Amino acid sequence: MPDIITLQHVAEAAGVSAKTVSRVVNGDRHVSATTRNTVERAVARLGYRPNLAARSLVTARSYMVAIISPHLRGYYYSELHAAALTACKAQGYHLLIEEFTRSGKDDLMRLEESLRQMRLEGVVLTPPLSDDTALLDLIDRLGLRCVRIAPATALGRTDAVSANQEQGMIELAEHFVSEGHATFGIIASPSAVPSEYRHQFLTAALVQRGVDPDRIFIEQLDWDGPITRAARAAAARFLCAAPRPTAIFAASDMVAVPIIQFALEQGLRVPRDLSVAGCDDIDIAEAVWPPLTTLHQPIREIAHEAISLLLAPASAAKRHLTLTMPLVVRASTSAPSPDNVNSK
Amino acid sequence: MPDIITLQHVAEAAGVSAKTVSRVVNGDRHVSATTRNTVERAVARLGYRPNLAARSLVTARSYMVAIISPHLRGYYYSELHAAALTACKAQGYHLLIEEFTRSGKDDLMRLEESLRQMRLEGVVLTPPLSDDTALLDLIDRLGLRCVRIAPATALGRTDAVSANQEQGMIELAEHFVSEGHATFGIIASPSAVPSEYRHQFLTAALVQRGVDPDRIFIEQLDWDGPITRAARAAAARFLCAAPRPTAIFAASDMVAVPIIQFALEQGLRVPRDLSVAGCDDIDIAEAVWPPLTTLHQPIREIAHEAISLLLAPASAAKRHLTLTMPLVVRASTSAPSPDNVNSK
DNA sequence: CTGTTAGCGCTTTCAG
DNA sequence: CTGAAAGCGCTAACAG
Repeated sequence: MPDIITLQHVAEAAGVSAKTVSRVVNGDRHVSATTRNTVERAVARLGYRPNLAARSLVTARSYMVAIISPHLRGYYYSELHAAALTACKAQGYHLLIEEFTRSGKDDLMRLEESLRQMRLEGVVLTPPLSDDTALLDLIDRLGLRCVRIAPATALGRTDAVSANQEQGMIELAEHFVSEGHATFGIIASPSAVPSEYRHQFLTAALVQRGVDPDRIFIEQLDWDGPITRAARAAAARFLCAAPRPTAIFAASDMVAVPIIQFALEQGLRVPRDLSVAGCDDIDIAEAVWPPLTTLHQPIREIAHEAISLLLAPASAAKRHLTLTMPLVVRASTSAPSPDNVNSK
Repeated sequence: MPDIITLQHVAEAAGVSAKTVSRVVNGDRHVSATTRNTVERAVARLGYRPNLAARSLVTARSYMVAIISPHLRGYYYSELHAAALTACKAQGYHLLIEEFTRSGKDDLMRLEESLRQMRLEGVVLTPPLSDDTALLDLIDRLGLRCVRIAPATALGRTDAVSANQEQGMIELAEHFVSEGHATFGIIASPSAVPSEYRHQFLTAALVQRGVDPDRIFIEQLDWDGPITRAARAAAARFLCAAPRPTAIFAASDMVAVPIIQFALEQGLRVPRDLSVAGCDDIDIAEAVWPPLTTLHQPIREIAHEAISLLLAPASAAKRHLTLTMPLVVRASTSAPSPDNVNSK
């Protein structure tokens, strides 16, 4: 038995032509049941597997798509990649995971090289790459299909999938206001995944529910150092504000956790003296103390829908799918204690 | 300009044969400097990129390797995959990430199909798959090169890379003992990543340093539910023990975090009343409160070395690389408070 | 319903 | 140092 079994071998074993074997293997219906049976048995007996390279060469199809992200690590991206991988496999596709950081001029060229070599059939872009115009141009130039996750600009340019940040922020605002909070700290995280508009949505939702805009403090996260330190610094600034916020929205869980830590160190009780809500619902959110109230990102669903859109027949009209972000209330938020409400 | 640029087009543009272009592209040195120059310019001008499928077809090489893991999600695996991806890219290889869970009979067959289709050049196995005999047999049968991460059995069968669990546990034991702890709780996590021997190493190291074996309590983690609940249950059992442990080793950070949470809820001070150490050094370890003392898993280095071993020329003698696990002392461990040391 | 012919883009002989 | 011919394993087009 030869080391590598080709269509030819199967054809000989089954006493038919190579093309017929090809038909059977590819599920072409124009084959008689008996022939199909013979061939299938030969395939099974010989352990034949089609050579993807050969098939790809002649069909000019690769059965590969890529997902391009600025990072490979971190909860958000690794969940996204894992889910995309699963979705691709289910459809018989392979997924290439590409890292793309905009540091030098030739990054784009290297990416182009990689994309063209693989003869990809489509790409998924993750935020904030979804809004990288040069990248979108490249993809257009290569004639690649594209689905963007959480794009903020040029919404009609490609198919897209987003979580509904605005709805999430409204839910959170309702939660805070109904608990009786009146003074807020919001961390705005410009380059955060996946949206820079969260704090605007939240502010708007809060004001719309009667919160005094002067009692909403916004702090920018300093991305130049470790995120833990940046979060603590922002928390420190909130705690100096007058009146002091009784509720903080932290832009992400990775920011919420060190904020809570900092508050606890300062002798504050969480949530009694300070409620803190995060965003993402990462795996650790329910393991920390107190468990985090947070907005759940439907990451797996997002990835799944993105791949479905990518592999489904294109439609002339661009599709944009929006998924809700459920609020998961745990123990890091509650009504403020009376002393705080009255304070100052 | 044709949509797809082939060697032929470049050859015509440069006025040479296709083979010469091939030589230049592949860095063959038997080409005159002038010819090489002409060709390179034509390549650049036309934006030529070799077609991997064609190349793969004729060379029977795919420039692809796979990493096979039981999960796609979770810190340990996603870090491993990300690092492996980076290492592969640096060497001009592509990485296929495969999920393999042993649930049904035909899982192995499906994996075989996937591996054979892709004409892989090698695979990396992650724990506990590194000890799956049937999987190893399949890989042998397919004639695939293989590097295992943290194997526990059949050590001479393939190349391998491990973190030095024993050295790590010794460091931790020294830390605990030198802080003055005398009573310990150890969580044994049989199916945990990446080693079931940790608790044995730690117990041995502790005893060797004079700890009374009767004062080492070992609890099994119940994997049937959410890990948070299992961890809390184990912690509860420790807190009932007499004498009560003043130091707990938690098998992983994901277990350590809810244990600390539970202890805090019970009114214990951490680390004064109870020191807790984890293992892995996941990203959240320094963001929680108190920051976690933990053994750092050199995941990136492990992945990097595994890929290097896989792509380096095979050697007749199997190689096994062992990387140290540095102890990262943070604030979740300290000397026990006097009341606890004396208690019972 | 089935087989033949041709060729995808590249690299490997083996000659010049 | 360079080129011509052959073919990797598969499928598209056309016959039959």
